[in-house]
Amino acid sequence: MRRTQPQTLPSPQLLDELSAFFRLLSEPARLQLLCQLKHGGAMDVASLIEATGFSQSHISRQLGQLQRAGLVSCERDGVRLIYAVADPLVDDLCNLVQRRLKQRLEQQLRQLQAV
Amino acid sequence: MRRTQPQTLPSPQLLDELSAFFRLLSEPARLQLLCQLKHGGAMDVASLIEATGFSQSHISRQLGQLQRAGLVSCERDGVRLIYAVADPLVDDLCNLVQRRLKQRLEQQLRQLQAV
DNA sequence: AGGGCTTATGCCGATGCGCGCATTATGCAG
DNA sequence: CTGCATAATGCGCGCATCGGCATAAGCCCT
Repeated sequence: MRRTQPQTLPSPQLLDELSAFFRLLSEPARLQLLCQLKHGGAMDVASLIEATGFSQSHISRQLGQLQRAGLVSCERDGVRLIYAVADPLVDDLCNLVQRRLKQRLEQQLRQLQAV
Repeated sequence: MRRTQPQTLPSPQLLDELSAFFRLLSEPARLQLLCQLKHGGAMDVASLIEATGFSQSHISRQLGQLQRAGLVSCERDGVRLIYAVADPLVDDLCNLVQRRLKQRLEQQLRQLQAV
């Protein structure tokens, strides 16, 4: 019947790693890049520049962060780098959060109508 | 056979809301507060101060942010405010990410041993 | 090797935010 | 009404990071 069983507190180190991961997703630019990659499959940097309007250096940096975290992978095609989403987890997380945002708005709407 | 079906890109507004949500979890202090609340059930601010070592003002601010996002709820007990986790989503997200971090480390370990 | 690509990196200003101190606001007891 | 406790807020410092510009580094072609 216990809805939230007692559990040990996460170690400070785990806390840092979790928050570092969420921080990666806390930047609209990075999230946008991930969504573009999911939408377009595998894309090179030029396409990402055109799709997002960001500068080349900015995109390079953000992709670097995402790659170090293993969220995107890249392979060479001659001089170009082709990036792609490497982990479906981000999409799952976004869907969960989006569903939650929607539910929350619907609830607020009902409360307004209940007046 | 399509592993990632084509989908419409999220609007800039949704992108901002998603990233804002993840930003809430991108701070170790907030994550720690959420974990403490999950661990202790419902706690007042004094207990949180003792458990985390943060200043009263800091905790008040962080709880305010979490409450505005609907992640924690609070009720009065006389002059004290008792906070509690209001949404199991955060715990789910953390578990997903934690599992992923673990898998990633195991994979890196295997790659080292394969040498 | 040299020139023309594409990507990564040093630098820097602007911005945001964590976080404590001091103060104010809010509820309770006398 | 006056203290007394607790929680919220104004203020300020410090630090991290975003994001563009300029430059360096890496790859391909002749």
